[in-house]
Amino acid sequence: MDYKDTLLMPKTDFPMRANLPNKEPAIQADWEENRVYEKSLERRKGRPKFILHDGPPYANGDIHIGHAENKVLKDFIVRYKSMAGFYAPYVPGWDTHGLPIEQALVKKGVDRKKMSVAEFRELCKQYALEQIDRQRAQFKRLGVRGDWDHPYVTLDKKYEAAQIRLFGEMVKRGYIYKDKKTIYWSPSSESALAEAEIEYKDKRSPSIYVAFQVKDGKGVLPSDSAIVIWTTTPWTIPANLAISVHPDYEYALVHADGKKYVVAKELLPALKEKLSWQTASIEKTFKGAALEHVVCAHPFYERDSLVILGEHVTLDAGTGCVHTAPGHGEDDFYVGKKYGLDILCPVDEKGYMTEEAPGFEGLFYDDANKPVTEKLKEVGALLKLEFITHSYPHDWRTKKPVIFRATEQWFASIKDFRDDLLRAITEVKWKPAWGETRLHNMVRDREDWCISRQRRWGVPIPVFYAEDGTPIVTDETIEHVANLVAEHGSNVWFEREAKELLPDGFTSEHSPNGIFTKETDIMDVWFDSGSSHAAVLEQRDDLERPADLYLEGSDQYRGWFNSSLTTAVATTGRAPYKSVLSHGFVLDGEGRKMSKSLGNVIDPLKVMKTLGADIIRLWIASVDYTADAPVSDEILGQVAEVYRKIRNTIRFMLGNLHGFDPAVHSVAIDEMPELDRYMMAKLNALIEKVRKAYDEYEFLTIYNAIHNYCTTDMSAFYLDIAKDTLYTDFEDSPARRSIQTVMYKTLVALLKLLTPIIPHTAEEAWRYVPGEKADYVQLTDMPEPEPFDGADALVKKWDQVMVVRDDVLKALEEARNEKLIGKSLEAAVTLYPTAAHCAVLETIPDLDKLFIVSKAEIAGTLDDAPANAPRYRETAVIVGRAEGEKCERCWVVTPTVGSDADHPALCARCADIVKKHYA
RNA sequence: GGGCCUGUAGCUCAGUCGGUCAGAGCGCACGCCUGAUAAGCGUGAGGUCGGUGGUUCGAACCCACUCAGGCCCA
Repeated sequence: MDYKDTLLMPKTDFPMRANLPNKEPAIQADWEENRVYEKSLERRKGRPKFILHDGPPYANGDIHIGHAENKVLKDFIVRYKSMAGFYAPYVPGWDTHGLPIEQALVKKGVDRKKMSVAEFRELCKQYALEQIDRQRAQFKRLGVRGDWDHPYVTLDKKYEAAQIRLFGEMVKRGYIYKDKKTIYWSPSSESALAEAEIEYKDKRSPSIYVAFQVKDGKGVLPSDSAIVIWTTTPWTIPANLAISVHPDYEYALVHADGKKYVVAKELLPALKEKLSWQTASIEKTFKGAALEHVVCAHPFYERDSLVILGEHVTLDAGTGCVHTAPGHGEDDFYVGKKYGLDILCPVDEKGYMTEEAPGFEGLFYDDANKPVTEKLKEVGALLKLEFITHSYPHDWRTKKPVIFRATEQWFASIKDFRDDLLRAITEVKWKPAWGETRLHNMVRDREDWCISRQRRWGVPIPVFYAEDGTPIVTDETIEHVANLVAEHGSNVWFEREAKELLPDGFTSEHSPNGIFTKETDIMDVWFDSGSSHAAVLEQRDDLERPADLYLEGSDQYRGWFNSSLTTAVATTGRAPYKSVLSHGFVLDGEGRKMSKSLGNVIDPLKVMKTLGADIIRLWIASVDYTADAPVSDEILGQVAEVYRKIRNTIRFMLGNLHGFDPAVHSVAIDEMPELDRYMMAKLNALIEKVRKAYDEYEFLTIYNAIHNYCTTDMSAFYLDIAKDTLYTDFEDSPARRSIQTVMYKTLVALLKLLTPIIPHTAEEAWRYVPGEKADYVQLTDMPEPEPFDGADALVKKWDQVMVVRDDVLKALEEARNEKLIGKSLEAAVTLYPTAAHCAVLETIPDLDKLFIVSKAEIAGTLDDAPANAPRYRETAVIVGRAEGEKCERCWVVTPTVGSDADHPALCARCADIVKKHYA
């Protein structure tokens, strides 16, 4: 007879090759069809909630690997919490307003000027919704579980209404005010521009050096000296209010051709040449800080120009003394505000000089350069005029130069509740811990928040103006507008006249004629997403504020963590989150950022088509996500290898559970052989370790622990040893059933522990697990350790055995190298362990099976070992060829082969089994 | 320029309060097996712990500086 037919070989239909790219979509379709997300909530009804509030990605473009990292990390957590007993809803969101969408439409050829604002906004909305559909499909393809049919979207009417109410609340508390701010302004398109709408091009400009006569030298400068500035925008001289110097730079009072000038000492040689000074001797030098509050005279207006200190001053060019016009430059604006200067801006929205620039009013700003320069020459302040070509910001659409211009903006006053913000930060749990420092520093140093944008695609700032220009925002108007928006969407603001947006019969003492206008600015999109705690957490019955967790990339300390905290603290006094977790960015294999030009971009959509979502997910578990995570084809390949190892281990266990019914065949732990109990103890330790890691969001620990368990503990050790019993023993033998019990429990635990990370594979394998079980592994509970008496002692004991085993393996390898044996079953080993190990080993039956050799015996302690016996770490081991013949059935080499006349090719054990069970 | 962070074997990561080897898995090399087979097993070779200089009896772990990289500002 063919004895192979009497072996119980592994049998399973769970395929070795995963074929994830093809299989995953089907698995996902099944989840959707069977409403698995909804079921995961139903089975946790009434349990404690765990709310992970989704930070909304911007609805534009396909997802990249960073999106994948973010969403998958969230999915790990939500799936784990759900299986760990929490009611854990996940409501994904999208950020849908803002400039990039406007730009995307323009790129597609939409001409904003050919339609009404409301029409343009409608196109923006349609575009955003299309983008959501695309991204939603891509996120779902990653296996992210959540309420995809009911996401929150910032353009949603109800969301917008809640945002408007939140704004109203901040107004009510006095946190919103109007002030001037300097912004990019394009005279050619008569509009404000964002940074993204600027492109730098070369421009030819006048370059002038101007002397500002000192009026009050504060004892540092003589009254007959002058400070020299340099500028390429002479038209801003009428707006000059100050001269900035760097506090730390060295400045010099110079005698040049009979006059006294102040310039940065370092730049003097260059200036001497530039200004054609014949002589230039330094009278004295001083730090810039000494010049603070020196007063100069404006060259041609009856006005002071104050010397102030600014860190923005550089020595790259010019004189080290910077002409400062707070209405016409960003640095100028901030430093001017610091010194309480006016934000003077004598240029109108078309780019023409106003009457605030006497002598130049009515001139286009660029045409004022010449007369201003002439005027400077006339008063003797002009030291030099030439023309240079330099890089200058231009309007990306009209290609014309842009200017800085101070305009009225709405602000949220951070300083009024900064202390509350800082206190709220201390009440949040931050991971990593440095997140707290990072946000604290940011909030501490941050300026007031400019929340207005001169844009179209966004939530309107719900403010009305009376006839005399007085802004009108009251509880009544906010509530009225919010209700209109809730009903019609924020487009109503652009479709209707102010009067139609005000409550019926609204009056104001500032509008005697009953005429009102409305604000046309919209809110900064950070105000949109920063309102989600009010618009989503507070609105949905399932959710609650504060959320348990916000989890985003570390760029969001400046972004969403910040804006959410700001609006929440301003209106409720509390942070909107109990804890914040941040992840880093995805970099290439060299640790550099990904860019198309470097060609090092890993596209998750492509990876899902080649390797599968579970590989991406496993990769995310394999890196320290709190720092930047490297990814490359090589790294993904490595992860795919790990995946295969895990998958094969699962497959092997499934195969050997063929014919095993846990309800019928399970063996109680206290009835198991020691080795099996040892494995149960190790499994308990694994479960404990992994669950603790999940609780602390340390997925890398899980990855390593599970991988090591599959590789070292299972595949290379236990499963290898178990094969003999599993294959050759009779089906219902207690030893075999015990091993199967261990494998069953291990398999179930592993699959559950793996479910949050590789849900597709876990679900696929789950279908092959024998016995009664839930339809979906994700609808089960996380495994708990099953402690039993003596487990700790057992582990301690067997850890020692493992040391001896290592020695035996080394001895076998040496014998193999000497061609004494091939496979280990050809060997017989004689051991001389240390006395301590000896005592341990003598209590262990079947040492031969443990070492997978045909014979193993303890011949004495280390002291008894013959001189020629090779010594290893703890044991001397002599390896010889096993005596006897190779059993045709179990391949053990033993003298008992042939002892049964009916089965001359079998060993005694096999002959017995075959006779009894395969007759 | 500022705030925060990262830098340990080819790769991904461990290295608790500074003091026994600087470890794991993968990959690699070599070998075994062919009854987990586009599998499985074993052994082995790989590291100036980014660099420099300090503190200390002693530092991958502490300090300073520096290089490289990342996020956010300016």
